[in-house]
Amino acid sequence: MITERVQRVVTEWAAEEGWAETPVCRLERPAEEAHGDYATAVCLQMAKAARRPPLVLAEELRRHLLADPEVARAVDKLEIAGPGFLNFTLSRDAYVEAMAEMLAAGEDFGRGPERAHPRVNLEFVSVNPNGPLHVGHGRYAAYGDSLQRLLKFSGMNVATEFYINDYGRQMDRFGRSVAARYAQSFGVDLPVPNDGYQGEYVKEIAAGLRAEIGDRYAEALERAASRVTVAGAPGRNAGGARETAPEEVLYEEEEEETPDGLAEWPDDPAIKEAVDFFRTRACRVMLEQMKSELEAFGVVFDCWFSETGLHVDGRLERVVQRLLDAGEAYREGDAVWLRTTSRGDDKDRVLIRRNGAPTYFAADIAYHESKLERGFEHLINIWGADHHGYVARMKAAVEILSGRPGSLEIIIGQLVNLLEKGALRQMSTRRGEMVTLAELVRAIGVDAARFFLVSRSQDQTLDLDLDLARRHSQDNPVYYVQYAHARIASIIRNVPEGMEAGVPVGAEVFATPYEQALVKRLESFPAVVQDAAERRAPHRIAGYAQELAGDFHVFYKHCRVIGVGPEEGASRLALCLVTKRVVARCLHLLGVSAPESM
RNA sequence: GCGCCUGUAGCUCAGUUGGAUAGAGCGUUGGUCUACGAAACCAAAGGCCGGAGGUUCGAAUCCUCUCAGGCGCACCA
Repeated sequence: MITERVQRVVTEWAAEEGWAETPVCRLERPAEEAHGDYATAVCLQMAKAARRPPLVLAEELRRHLLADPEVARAVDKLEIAGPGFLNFTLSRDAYVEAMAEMLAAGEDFGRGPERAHPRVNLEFVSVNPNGPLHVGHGRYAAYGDSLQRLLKFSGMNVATEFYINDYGRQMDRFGRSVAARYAQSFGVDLPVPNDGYQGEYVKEIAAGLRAEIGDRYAEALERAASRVTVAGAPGRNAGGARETAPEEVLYEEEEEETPDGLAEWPDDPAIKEAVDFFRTRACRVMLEQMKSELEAFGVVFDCWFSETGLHVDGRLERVVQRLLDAGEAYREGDAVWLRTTSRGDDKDRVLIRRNGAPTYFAADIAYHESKLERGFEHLINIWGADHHGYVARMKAAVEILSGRPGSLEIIIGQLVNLLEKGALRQMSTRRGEMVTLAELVRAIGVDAARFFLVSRSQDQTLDLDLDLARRHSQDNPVYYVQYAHARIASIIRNVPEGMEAGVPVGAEVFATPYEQALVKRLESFPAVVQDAAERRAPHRIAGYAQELAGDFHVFYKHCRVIGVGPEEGASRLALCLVTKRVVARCLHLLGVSAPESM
């Protein structure tokens, strides 16, 4: 196509002139119609290095371009404008050729060349399985999944992964919360811990487990209840299963005295067993729920990786030993530290605490070691903005493990704020304050939800007002795009026998600006894909899809496909076919359906 | 205090490896269905791109300062 051809001419010219650097010649769509179909500022950009005025360069480049037979054929006018722009006006041949190419490319139009290496691992969502997914998680699910689809379509070799944070204090709190609700269902006065999980779903899980095991742990927990020290803390209601006011829960307190949060429950083997049971089983329940919710949301992971496994199978110990042996880690003050400062971190980080317990960081290192051992050469993690303080140490750690800088890429996504009657509120699983992903999907559907969540740059914090979203769901731009697809499908259904798509050369082919605009938009699709993939920016696909749909709707308004001359009809049908494919592709990349009718 | 992200139309947001007169959707006002789907199209109104300096042919985009909001700066996860 013309863009590549122009670049080749510029490259040859640069070689001829003996310039050290080959200028990159980008053809842009000028805002102003009078500036032609494409424009480039390359002469302005290289004027300084070439030490010649831009207008002189433009004159020369123009001559070189017109001397190239392919460019000459594709261009009707090639004008020098302003301080040194080159403006291209395409010939009819250029449209015909571009269209023929796109039509021939079929379903694969826009797909990048397949690359087996590097093997890429993309990790996202990765939450504690101790509560339902809320829309914040949904945002990362939508973003991560679309990114995965986009990277694959651009040619990369990608596998996706969900790291299950099923180990540690949060999970113990969760287990005790479920145990407490279970006990309460027997009338036992065992309160949900101060720092436990208050959401309604905890009761439901407890009820589910009770249905399965009956009163197996009721007695042990009753014993626990009788020995729990109450100390006037909030959240302890006599009379069992009553809701605790979330805002009274003070989870900042007592962090010092009871660092593992478990001390307020007596140390009794039977109680411990009960808590273990509830933790493990509740975790499994949540995990299954997440899996099916994500699947319903169109998000499927290649691998679910359990943190607990790292502790159980000894990998964690091994990697710490390995780091010690390599001299990357050291002991100091009864703790084991990783020398992350050697790779740009602010300070060294603890792997094994003074009390012998490994940090979350150590487990994460073991996890990333596993990724590397499984043959992934490039690791991408998507994290929420609340974890960005963790980036430097993790990058340092992976660099130490792999011996290669840059092998871990971390994408920070901004958070989702919950908006209620104009008031802002941070979501919290522990307090049970959230809009769940399932609620959002129920309110506006998967297509609108995914489009909404992925249309914004991941760098942008997102305010979500569920009422507003529900009220405006009919205005969701996703329908604008889908409508274009359905409209084309309808045209195709009406195509009479014997009429076929094709790109004949003739005076009436691509004669209107509406057709030309559509061809140009379609032609840019491969570049949009590559650009969006490189920038990890699936929202650009959403933007492109809306522009493309817009071009199509305008075209539709002005140009009939059926019932016109044979050449006009064939070329317009071709335009419809390719547009339909590209719209469908965009929607698919966003995890949104492309309906034949709606 | 230090670091990261963000400030663009009334609202929600695109556009940021420097390009010509800054865009879209929603909302507002007014128009368009006797041929393929009006979930559409057309037109109007709406902006000191947070502010101030700087870099240069040219800045929403790059640099410095500044104001405002969000998020971080653990032997928590």
